[in-house]
Amino acid sequence: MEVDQRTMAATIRDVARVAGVGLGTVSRVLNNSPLVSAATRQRVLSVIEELRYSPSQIARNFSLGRTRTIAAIAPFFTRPSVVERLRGIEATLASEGYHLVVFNVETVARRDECLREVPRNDRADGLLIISLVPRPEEIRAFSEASMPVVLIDACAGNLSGVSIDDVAGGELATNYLIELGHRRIAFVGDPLEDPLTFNFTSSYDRFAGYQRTLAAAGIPIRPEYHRHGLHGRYEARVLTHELLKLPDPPTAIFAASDTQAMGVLEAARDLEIPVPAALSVIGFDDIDIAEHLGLTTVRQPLFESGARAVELLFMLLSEGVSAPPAERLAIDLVIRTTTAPPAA
Amino acid sequence: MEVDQRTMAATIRDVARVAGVGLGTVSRVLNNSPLVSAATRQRVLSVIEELRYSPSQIARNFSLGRTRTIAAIAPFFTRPSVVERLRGIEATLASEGYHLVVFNVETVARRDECLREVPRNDRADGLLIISLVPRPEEIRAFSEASMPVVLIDACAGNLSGVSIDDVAGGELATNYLIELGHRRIAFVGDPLEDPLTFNFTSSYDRFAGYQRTLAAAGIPIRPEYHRHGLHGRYEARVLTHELLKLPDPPTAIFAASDTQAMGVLEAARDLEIPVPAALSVIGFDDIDIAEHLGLTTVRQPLFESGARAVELLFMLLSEGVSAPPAERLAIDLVIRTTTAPPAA
DNA sequence: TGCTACTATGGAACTAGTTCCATAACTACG
DNA sequence: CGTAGTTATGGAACTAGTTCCATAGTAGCA
Repeated sequence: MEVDQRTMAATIRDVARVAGVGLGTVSRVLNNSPLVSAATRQRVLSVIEELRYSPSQIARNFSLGRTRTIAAIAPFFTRPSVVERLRGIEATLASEGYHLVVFNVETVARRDECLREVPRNDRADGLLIISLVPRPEEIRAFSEASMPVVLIDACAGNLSGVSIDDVAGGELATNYLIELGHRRIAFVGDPLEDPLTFNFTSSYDRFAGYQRTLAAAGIPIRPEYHRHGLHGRYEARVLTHELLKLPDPPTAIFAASDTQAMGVLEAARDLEIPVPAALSVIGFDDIDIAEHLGLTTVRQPLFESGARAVELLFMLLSEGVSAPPAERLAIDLVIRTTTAPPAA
Repeated sequence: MEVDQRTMAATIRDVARVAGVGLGTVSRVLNNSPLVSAATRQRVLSVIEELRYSPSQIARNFSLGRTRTIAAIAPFFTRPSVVERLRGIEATLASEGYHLVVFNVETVARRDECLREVPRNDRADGLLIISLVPRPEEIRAFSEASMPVVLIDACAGNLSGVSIDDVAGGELATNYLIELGHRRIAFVGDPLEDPLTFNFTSSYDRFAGYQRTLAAAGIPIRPEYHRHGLHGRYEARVLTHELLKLPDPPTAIFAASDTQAMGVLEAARDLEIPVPAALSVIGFDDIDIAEHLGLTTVRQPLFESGARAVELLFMLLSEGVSAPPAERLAIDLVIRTTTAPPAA
């Protein structure tokens, strides 16, 4: 019986048998070991061709205990900023022959499920977490499962991570508005209690930067100028309506993200308030459409954050390379056409 | 030696030994087989707890020959329409406990590489291909590797797929402009030779619908009104500049996608041509920001296309269910504020 | 009481690779 | 010409699950 069943894919043993060599020799050929003579190598290669043999990746993963796959947990996959980070991740992983498994988180329950299940599944060699802050017990579980983790747009414990200084970003935006001459500056951002549920922190930190800058400039804090709602264009639009109908409405609004800034612009349009003549608007992130909209914003390197996080993860994966500490990427102000000095 | 080394994770054999049962019994407990007595099940479960045992997914995949993972190949991951489809895919896969591996294609070389390598890697149980048309030899390779495939936004051979009627979409958009009274209607879309390289077809088909509708209305085809360039805002902007500087410029422009429609709007803004007073603009897809922009467009169900494709793939994966044929989802016209009758 | 049928259990064989040890064959050198 | 060293090779053992066959135990029933 030297004929294979043709319904089954050939295995390394079939190749060895047909080529008249041992198992190990075929494995050595496949792995480019120098310990194979040229003649034997050639024979094995031609049998591989003949049998249309293709090694089972799944058996290989099992045998090696590695998957060459990285998992990424991302909230709201659809947010342009998250997509751009994922693009950076995918590009860098692909260049190293790694695969990317994506987990989209849109509810708190799913957040918890992903952070619990993904590391204990040994289906990925490493884990990237975008914009979510793991809790101490979750961090403990990562190390118990010895799952290398790198955070993006977040910091926690002594986990490796790539982020920006959101407080400084809030300061940068607010300072610019103050420099333009604004004193009535409002803020539209995510819910303050978010850190307790999803555990996002960026909007929170940007708000802190905003408040700190106002205080430093001697501008009184006006709680009625602080509006927090679910991250989204529509919610920001509603909040902005409230702001603009105040007896003493703001002359400038700092939105915690470009998406929210779009909602602010919509509200201004609804109320026929000209931007920037009667209202300045500044966003955060510099997502792709910000340019189309002419939106002034604080740019952060999104693609690079993903790419760099993968590099850090590869360091963690290579034996002997010590854990790189949390890194901060640079931010800068992009001035476009939604900001101007306040009307006299 | 009844103590484990504590550096190694417990295996099913450790659990069996400590619980004083056989291998098969532990496996049965893990798989909820009814063929285990309540007492034995309890004992095994408590040992699992005690040893903090977690089954190796990778060994499980190997043993079962299934991975509970689906691969998706998508061009330009960053395009909002693709992201929305991926979201539909992920949501539906996650609800069935499947994982999603994403391959982003931004060059022709990578397109070919992905379509060649992904099906032969047995690392996914099925494959979804977005907006790319596989070549006949690629389709043959899928069936040789017996890899179930479902296409999204594409048709090829007798592969299962979810798409829309792009020709009808082109007709819908063009007809609406004609009904408004336009006769000088231009088109901005992807390169015509695209099908030979990347093998996209939607822009091509939408263009065909546009031409057919003009012909049916007795409006002469004017080749100088047809502009094709790489998919992107900037390219569409440049092409539109050319159109608007023609001696006899169009009064309406049909863009093959919302992204390109944004470029058209930018060009009109550059040249201070009011929209829709002096120029009507219609897009395609109805991506998220189309609403913010007030863009009139042809809506296609993006999220649903991903979700439905996963359902078709699950049919292919379940033995005995015959391959569902290519499906067409409904499209409709969304009228907003970038279209109006032409100026008298 | 003996036969049948069914439940519960143990464990060998299997999945398809890699790794490593034993060994054969050949070369180099005293 | 024998011996040490190197190269090439074969194949058992290993990775951690699932599957299935054999078998022990037990209940039901004539």
